[in-house]
Amino acid sequence: MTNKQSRKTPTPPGAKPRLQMVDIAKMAGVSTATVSRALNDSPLVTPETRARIAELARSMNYTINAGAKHLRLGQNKTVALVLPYERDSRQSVSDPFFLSMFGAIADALTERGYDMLVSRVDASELDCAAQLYNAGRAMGIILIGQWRHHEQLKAMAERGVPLVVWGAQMTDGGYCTVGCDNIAGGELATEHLIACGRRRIAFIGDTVFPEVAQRMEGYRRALARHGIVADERLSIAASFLADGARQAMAELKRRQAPFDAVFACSDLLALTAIGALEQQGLKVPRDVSVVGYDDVAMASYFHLPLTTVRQDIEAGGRELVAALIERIGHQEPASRVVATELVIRETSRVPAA
Amino acid sequence: MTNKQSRKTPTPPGAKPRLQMVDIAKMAGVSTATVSRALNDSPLVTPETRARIAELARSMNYTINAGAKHLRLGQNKTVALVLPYERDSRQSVSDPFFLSMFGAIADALTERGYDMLVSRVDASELDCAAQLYNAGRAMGIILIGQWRHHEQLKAMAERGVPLVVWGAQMTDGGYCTVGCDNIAGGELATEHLIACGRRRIAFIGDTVFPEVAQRMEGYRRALARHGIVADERLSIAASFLADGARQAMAELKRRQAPFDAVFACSDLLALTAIGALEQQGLKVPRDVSVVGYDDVAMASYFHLPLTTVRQDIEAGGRELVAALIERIGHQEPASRVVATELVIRETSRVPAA
DNA sequence: CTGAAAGCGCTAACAC
DNA sequence: GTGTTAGCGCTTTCAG
Repeated sequence: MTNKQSRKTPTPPGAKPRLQMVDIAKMAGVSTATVSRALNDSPLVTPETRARIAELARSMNYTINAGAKHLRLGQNKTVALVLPYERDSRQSVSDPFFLSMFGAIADALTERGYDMLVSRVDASELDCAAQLYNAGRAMGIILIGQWRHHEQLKAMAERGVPLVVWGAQMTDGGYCTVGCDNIAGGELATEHLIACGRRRIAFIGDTVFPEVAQRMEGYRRALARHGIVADERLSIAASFLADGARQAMAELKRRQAPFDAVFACSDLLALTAIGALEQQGLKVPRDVSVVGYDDVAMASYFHLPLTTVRQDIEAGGRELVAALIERIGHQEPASRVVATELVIRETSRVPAA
Repeated sequence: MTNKQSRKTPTPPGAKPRLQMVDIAKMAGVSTATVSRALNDSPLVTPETRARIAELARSMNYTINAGAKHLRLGQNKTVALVLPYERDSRQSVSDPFFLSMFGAIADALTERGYDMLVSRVDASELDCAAQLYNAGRAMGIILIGQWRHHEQLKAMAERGVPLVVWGAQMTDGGYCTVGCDNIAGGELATEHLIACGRRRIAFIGDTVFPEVAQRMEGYRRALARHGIVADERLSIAASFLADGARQAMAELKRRQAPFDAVFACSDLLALTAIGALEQQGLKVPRDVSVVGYDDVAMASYFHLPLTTVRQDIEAGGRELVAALIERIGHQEPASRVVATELVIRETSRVPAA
């Protein structure tokens, strides 16, 4: 019996064969060309046919096969979002900041009709990210965080991979970045702490990350502007991991360098630093003022609302997507800077005189 | 001049034409068939040819075009991860729990060689998720949270869409779920609170979500077991949004029903509830014991480490992926339950007598 | 062991 | 307006 089931791919038992355009065409009594045109809103088909076919397709739960369409069109509307992680600790994503950024990018992409393919790649093998492009899986790549791999990213971009990176704008360019003005952010936080009457301000963050290095630069400039000499002992390289702050606070205590404020390079760091401080019997903000970075949702809900440097993540997501789409259209998008603003809450309240 | 640039698609200016298999074939002086075989580790090519072609491909940054391959093979190794959101508040993702689950799924998928396509869809139009399957973009769908849309999910699964859902196992089945035993979780939390000497335990969480309804069921059972009558005024429907807990605490105060403990259906809720409680002048855990749900990373770093019901998210991600892959292979995977355990920290410390 | 050729599901000339 | 047809880049029989 030559029933209609005679597809080439031997339909596995118990699996409904997937509907194709020919099927719809047959049912509608037209050719596939017409179905294609109708489903793509071509003005070449009569409105009635279009409506009839659209209705038929919907009722049959038929959707044009995206893969075939893309192959034919030579372009697919998907972009890859790459989240690098450090090999030893998969934690890169544990920071709520990532999640917000992720959501912002997802929304911006959806809005423009793009699909989002998400990959986590080992930060030491960032080149793998390029394969997503080479294999035609994605038209371009958004990468969150440049980590310590500036050179690799530069090389990728030079090879022609459409790439946009969330991170610090590097002086030697090479690829398009979107990020906050980290120097300004560092200055903002430090100036505020100084205005609170603090002089011995600890800096927590790992400067191998360009963003952090720039925030520290801002911190230095602000101190210098007020004639305060930066005490090297007050700078602690803490990883972004949650435990980083705890260790940093312990280290700070060990160094016996007195301090009256902490500028942490992420809210997560700041929040856990406060916990550690309180365990040491120090009172925030009475004994120590604390400023964080990011303004994650949790920051304001904390029992002691956190003073922090807010990054406009929504805008960041939008700009990343906009820049990448420009790049896909073979333009050379300029790097962009999104707004940074200081949000003053409780953790830096000036001690009652 | 008929140079080799003569591709059909008019290469836009400034864009390097993408390498194809023919290009590699020409360079290697073989046919595309051989290149294909070499790159797919077919035993039909001599090891030397294979090595030579593999090396050539790598040096040219060539990767087999995934779309074409999938079209030809009639199967693509990608699964869609769908994150529903409520229309009014895009916040669904602001809960760190999502992020952890997301990471766990990403890792499990990567490990098995699958790509992950992520989509946020309006929770009221969950059917859109099926299109990802119908359009052949993904071989199956993982959905996080069934929200209030059990029926729609059931219908989708019945239409043959390979679907696995993180959520509560429903008695009427219909689709495969992976989730914790929420009733047991609710019991665990409540029993612990009772063991702490608490009798008037408030429940915070919106029972339109099946998971929450089941946790409440566990809460009720535990109370009943100890002969405690549940005071209806102590149950507050709070949304998962961060502000939900704040409102819930205000409502609780308004109802003037005395309480000595709070069981919140997420850590985010618990953390913000504690903040609200402290603002009302109540001391945790002295006046009120608090238990959360999820054991998100932040929970233990909070200034008052949170007692909470831990869900094994890593295992959850692995199971979701395993179940979906079974389903893609045309089996009927059974719903699974992952481990739930109570983590006792500070917020429920028994008051010093 | 390797090459030639057919075709995966779709779109866009080009005919009618 | 609609149908016919030739590929998009790949894999895989089938010949050699």
